[in-house]
Amino acid sequence: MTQWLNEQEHRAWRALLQMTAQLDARINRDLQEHGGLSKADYDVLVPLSEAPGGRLRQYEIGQALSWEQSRLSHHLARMQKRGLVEREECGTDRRGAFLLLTEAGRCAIDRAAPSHVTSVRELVFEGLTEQQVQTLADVSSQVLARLAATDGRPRRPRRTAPHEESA
Amino acid sequence: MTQWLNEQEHRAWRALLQMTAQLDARINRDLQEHGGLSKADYDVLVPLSEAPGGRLRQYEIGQALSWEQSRLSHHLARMQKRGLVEREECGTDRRGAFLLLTEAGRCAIDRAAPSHVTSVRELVFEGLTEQQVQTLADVSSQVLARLAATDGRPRRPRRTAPHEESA
DNA sequence: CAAGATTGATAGATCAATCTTA
DNA sequence: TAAGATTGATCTATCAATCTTG
Repeated sequence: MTQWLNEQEHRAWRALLQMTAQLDARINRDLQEHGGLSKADYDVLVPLSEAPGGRLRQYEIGQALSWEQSRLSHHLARMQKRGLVEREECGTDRRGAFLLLTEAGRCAIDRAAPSHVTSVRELVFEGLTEQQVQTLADVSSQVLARLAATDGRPRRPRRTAPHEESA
Repeated sequence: MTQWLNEQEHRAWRALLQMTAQLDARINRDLQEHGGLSKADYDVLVPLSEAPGGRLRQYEIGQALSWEQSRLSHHLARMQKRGLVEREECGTDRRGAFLLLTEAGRCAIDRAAPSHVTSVRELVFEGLTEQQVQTLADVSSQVLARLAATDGRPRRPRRTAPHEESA
């Protein structure tokens, strides 16, 4: 028999889900309006702009963002077409590829960052106590640890077609 | 000039983003494997299964989930094709439509809910103190309030094509 | 074989435009 | 006109399969 969430946990869970969904939507909209970037674009550009020479191996970005390879590959192809990044062959490991920040990409992230950070500060952190911020960090780290601990858990093989099962 | 996040805020923000992204992915995977539902399907089925007669106006679900009409409409069309819900005309307001839970839909949510709730409890709430849970709820509510307060904010008209701007 | 990465198909999300009725 | 809802186009995410090289 299932142990359900208690009243307090249920409220907290609903509020957290609502908050993250609406916050994500707002952040995406703000970034789009202020610089023509999606949150995903921004997430790619940040580590790239912080890397020496604006150059990173693709898999490093993938790991940093917890993205699948395929998602990363498709997304970078779109960003490349828009001129935000470039790809370059890797000399030491010829399977791999470097990702390069272009001038336009540097421009875009520099222009988007200030209003993004301001928005996050005003929406999220401005009203919080240090205690609350610390709890946010602690709880998130705890949950991340549990996710990691149960990651390679027994995955039953999928017996149905992708994106549509009925039983 | 921009006021950036301090060290603690930055850590908390990164952790929160990572946590919600990975948690969402895990929840989606679990629901898919245990019952062939996506989180979006689940979110639609929950209020519907709690409504008297398994019948709700579409816009009520849309408001509860903060979904756009178009997203809801597309998603319900897919769920209807899979036999999880049905649509019915509304007598008193002939613009509108009722959404009905089918037997298969009831079945799916009843089967998915226990393992979903167990998963959420184990991943999120089991290690948290009452204090921490309360802080989660408080912070989420606060942020939601600020999102609502700045919702109708000045939106500059979009001067570029959808999904691709470069300046 | 495993790791880094790409591709094609399909499901899902977003925007703009439209339709009908209050 | 505005509210409830639908549609088509386009962008994004996910899965499975593939390719190349360590």
